[in-house]
Amino acid sequence: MENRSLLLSSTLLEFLDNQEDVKKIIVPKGTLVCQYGQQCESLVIILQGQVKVFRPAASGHSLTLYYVNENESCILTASCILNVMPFPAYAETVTEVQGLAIPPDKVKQWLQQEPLWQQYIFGLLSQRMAGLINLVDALAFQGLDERLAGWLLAQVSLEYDDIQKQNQTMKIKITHQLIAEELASSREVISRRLKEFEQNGWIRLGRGSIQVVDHSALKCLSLA
Amino acid sequence: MENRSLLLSSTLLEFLDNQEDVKKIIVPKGTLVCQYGQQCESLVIILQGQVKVFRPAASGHSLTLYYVNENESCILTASCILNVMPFPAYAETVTEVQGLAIPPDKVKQWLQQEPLWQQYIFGLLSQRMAGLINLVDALAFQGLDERLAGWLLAQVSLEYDDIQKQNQTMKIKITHQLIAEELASSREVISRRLKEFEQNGWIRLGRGSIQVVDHSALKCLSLA
DNA sequence: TAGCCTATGTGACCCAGGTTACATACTGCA
DNA sequence: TGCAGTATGTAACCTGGGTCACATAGGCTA
Repeated sequence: MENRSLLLSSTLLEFLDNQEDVKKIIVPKGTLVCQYGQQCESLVIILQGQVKVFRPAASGHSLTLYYVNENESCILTASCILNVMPFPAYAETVTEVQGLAIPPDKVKQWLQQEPLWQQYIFGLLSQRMAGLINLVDALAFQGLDERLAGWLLAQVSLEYDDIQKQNQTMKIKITHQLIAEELASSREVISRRLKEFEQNGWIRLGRGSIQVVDHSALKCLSLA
Repeated sequence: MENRSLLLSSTLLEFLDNQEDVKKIIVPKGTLVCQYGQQCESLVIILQGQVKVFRPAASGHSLTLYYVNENESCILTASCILNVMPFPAYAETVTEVQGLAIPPDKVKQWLQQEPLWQQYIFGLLSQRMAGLINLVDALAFQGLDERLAGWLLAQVSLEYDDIQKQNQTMKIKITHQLIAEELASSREVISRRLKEFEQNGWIRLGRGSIQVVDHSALKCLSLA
């Protein structure tokens, strides 16, 4: 979260740039990159854009497991590659994505030869692991309002990593429907909670957008 | 799950046995091995016994994340060691545990020098990852009855890995209270569900024990 | 065999959140 | 300007599961 960029040092990036097996790829927005049960053919490091990893259910609901952001790569893919196991979820590009595709044998080879690479992969693995445990915790113990508050804050901090900006607008462009899909809930329920938040003066609602007004109130709730 | 023992090959075990930095340790039953936020001092591979990794909540409820069984090691500890991040849960010995304690620098060193070791560690990591994703899925989308059925089956397959035995008794020694703690539920609710299962003829209840009678019916429910 | 402790059974109740079924809004475009 | 499509509001209702408050019922020990 805080120093994400540290994971992919410029040194490592240079190293990758000089490998001829590494290919630059561009994937359009909305592409289903990995499917459930699929074998992964390469590990992609995202240079620009965002990928959502999620798990749909028979009921039609869906739950976002995590996002893969710039300088990260999908750790499930890494697991798949290293252990030849099927991918246990779905991954879809949220925006257009530019990335580096690394073939499986290189992924393995570098793990033994390149300390920086090893550090990068393990760093990602444990970040994801911690993220998943937090998700488990949220699902098991938190109410929807807390999860929603947390989600709003996460969006804000993703788009406005600059603290200066946070004190200004902090408008998120999203529909209630999409939030519901993120949190494995339903639209009506999300609408209700958001309305509550607005009445508390914590946020301001617009059509297709949410403005976070009282950052700290949300934080307080999300930690409850 | 299926071929757990393959992960820790006898070759790797021999290798570990010959390292002088690896110490055999014995920990009594009921010891809190890792605490939330703690830094881990060594990676322990379990030779005999079982460790439970769980996450308690403010409400008093608790949720088991996974068990560390024989030949496995706590992967969170591995993450902690490799990234010097705090341990995000609690771990407690369920039985007396005999294990091999491996110092952090060796863990790292071998990752670069010993392909078997690397394979072992990555295998564990991705197994856990998949396990956590399944847990997330269960929490988000399954009802308590399904989760309970799944839990019962998991117990059975742990203790009776021999298929022959499965066709016989399959008695689990456990109290409803403990199950509730495993699943982040409460005793009364678990009792109710179990009673239902018994009335369906799927299990037989005793004081402090549960006998699985209709294995396939439970499986059917747990997959629903 | 009388307590006593632990484990289980059960009914009444409550509440978060999902579901259904609409009613409004915006917004873009013909 | 009016219509269609999308986003939101909201009320009534249902259900799973948690909580409370007990009643029993095994099993162990004095």
